[in-house]
Amino acid sequence: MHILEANTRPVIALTKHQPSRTDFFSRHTSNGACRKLAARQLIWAEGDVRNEVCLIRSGTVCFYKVLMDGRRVVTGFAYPGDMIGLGTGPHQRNAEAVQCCKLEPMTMASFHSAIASDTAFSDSVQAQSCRELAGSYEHLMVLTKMTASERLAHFLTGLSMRNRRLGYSPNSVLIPMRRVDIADYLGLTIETISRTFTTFKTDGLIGMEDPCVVFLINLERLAALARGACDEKGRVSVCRKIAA
Amino acid sequence: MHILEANTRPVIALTKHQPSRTDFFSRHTSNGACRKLAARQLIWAEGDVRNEVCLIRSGTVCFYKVLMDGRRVVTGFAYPGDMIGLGTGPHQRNAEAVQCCKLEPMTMASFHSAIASDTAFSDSVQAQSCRELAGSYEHLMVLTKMTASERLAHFLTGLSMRNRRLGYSPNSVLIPMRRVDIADYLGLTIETISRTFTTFKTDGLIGMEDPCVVFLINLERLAALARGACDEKGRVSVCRKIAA
DNA sequence: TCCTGCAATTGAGGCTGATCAATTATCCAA
DNA sequence: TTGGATAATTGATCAGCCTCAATTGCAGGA
Repeated sequence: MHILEANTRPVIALTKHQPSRTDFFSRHTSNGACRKLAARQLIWAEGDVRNEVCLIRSGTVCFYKVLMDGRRVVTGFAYPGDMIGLGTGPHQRNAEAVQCCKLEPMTMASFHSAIASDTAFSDSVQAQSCRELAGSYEHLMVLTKMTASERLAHFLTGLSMRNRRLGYSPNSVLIPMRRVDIADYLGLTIETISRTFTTFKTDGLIGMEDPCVVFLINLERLAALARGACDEKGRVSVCRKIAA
Repeated sequence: MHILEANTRPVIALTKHQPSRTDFFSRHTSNGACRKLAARQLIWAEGDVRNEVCLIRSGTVCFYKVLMDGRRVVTGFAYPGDMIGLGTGPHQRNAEAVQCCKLEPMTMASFHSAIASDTAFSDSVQAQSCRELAGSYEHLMVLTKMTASERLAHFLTGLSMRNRRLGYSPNSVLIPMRRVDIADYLGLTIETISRTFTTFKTDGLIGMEDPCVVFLINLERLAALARGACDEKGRVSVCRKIAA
């Protein structure tokens, strides 16, 4: 799954061993033809007409909105096997390739006829829409009620759980995005992200040789943090007990 | 539209002068029969089976999730004329009546046949789903990147814009929900909400005789704040200029 | 080779908003 | 009327995260 690129950013891709993860989609496209995107390339902008749905074959995509004054909010990431562009009306947010990506496009016409004719396909679309909605509520919770440590732990364990779902080791994760993307996703600054990585490292929660590869040494405590159950030291947090 | 109740919480309702706002829905229900709910009554819980869609005829509904330790996140509010319960799968969040409510229910069976047969209806559903999605991204932005003043200004101008859309005065808004609901919605504490109301009042941005009725005296500056364009004093904020 | 630009890290200090605590007002039941 | 519960407000204090600044490392181009 993992291929290290020249620019040191790990590119995550679907392997040939997972044909079932893409077949439902490729049945309805032009022979699974792919479009290649460079890192940081804009895929579409907020307000653009929605004219295709894409399956990510490799790489990572980042969705974001920007305020007038330049403040940016990353609303989510999408990974290989995810469909992007679901929804109705014009695009609600910008989509950008975090790293070089391969996208398999499907026209809206094909998409709608596939929805109507292919139950497996429409089920997949339905399932992903539900996951996205649930994820956005989860994300609201992270942003309103969690500390910096809890947020980063939540982010890391999320990547770990994704690995487990796909049959890879949950004990190490690749971080394809830059610190600034993580910061804008978690509602923090890059400095806080960096500092929290460092405290995790000194507390023995993670190991990190370069900014893109993280070993989750103490996954249980990270998961507990992500659930808001204890602080970085492993103690049950005081303010949390009072709230309970 | 506005009826003050015994418990001093203003109950917002649809008037008879807006039949068009409900007709599209009532065509498909049992003569527009309504269910009455008391204040603070649970409508459904997270995980419940989705077995009906409702139109709010009067009152306000609040959606929220609760962490294991009791921390609560309000993900949104719904007002008269809104449909609640749209989506697929089990409910993703709790729904509670902020105040006494009148809901007009529609079974999922009627809902699906209405979607299939009535273009105006399916357009309304589509439109509201889009509004909700856009609103949730907007909300993410508010929670990650805005100060307390900006968040509250955003909340107030949102209510004001809703008034304008419905043909009422945008210069005063009724606050049907408690401070704690606003706080959990904006990711702040009730104390901060209260303090920010007070500073708005002393700065001449708003007038407030009781906690439920707010006069938006300087709507432009509130709107600018809500957009993140300036601070409470009306000056362009320093940190914002740098980011631009 | 140097130079530039970008990404990440680390440190110092300050500010915003949370926490804890006390007070007031209202409503309702006894 | 009194007492209790709920909601809102205000004050004092403190900590977590942001801001500003400096440094390091790496990649690519001149």
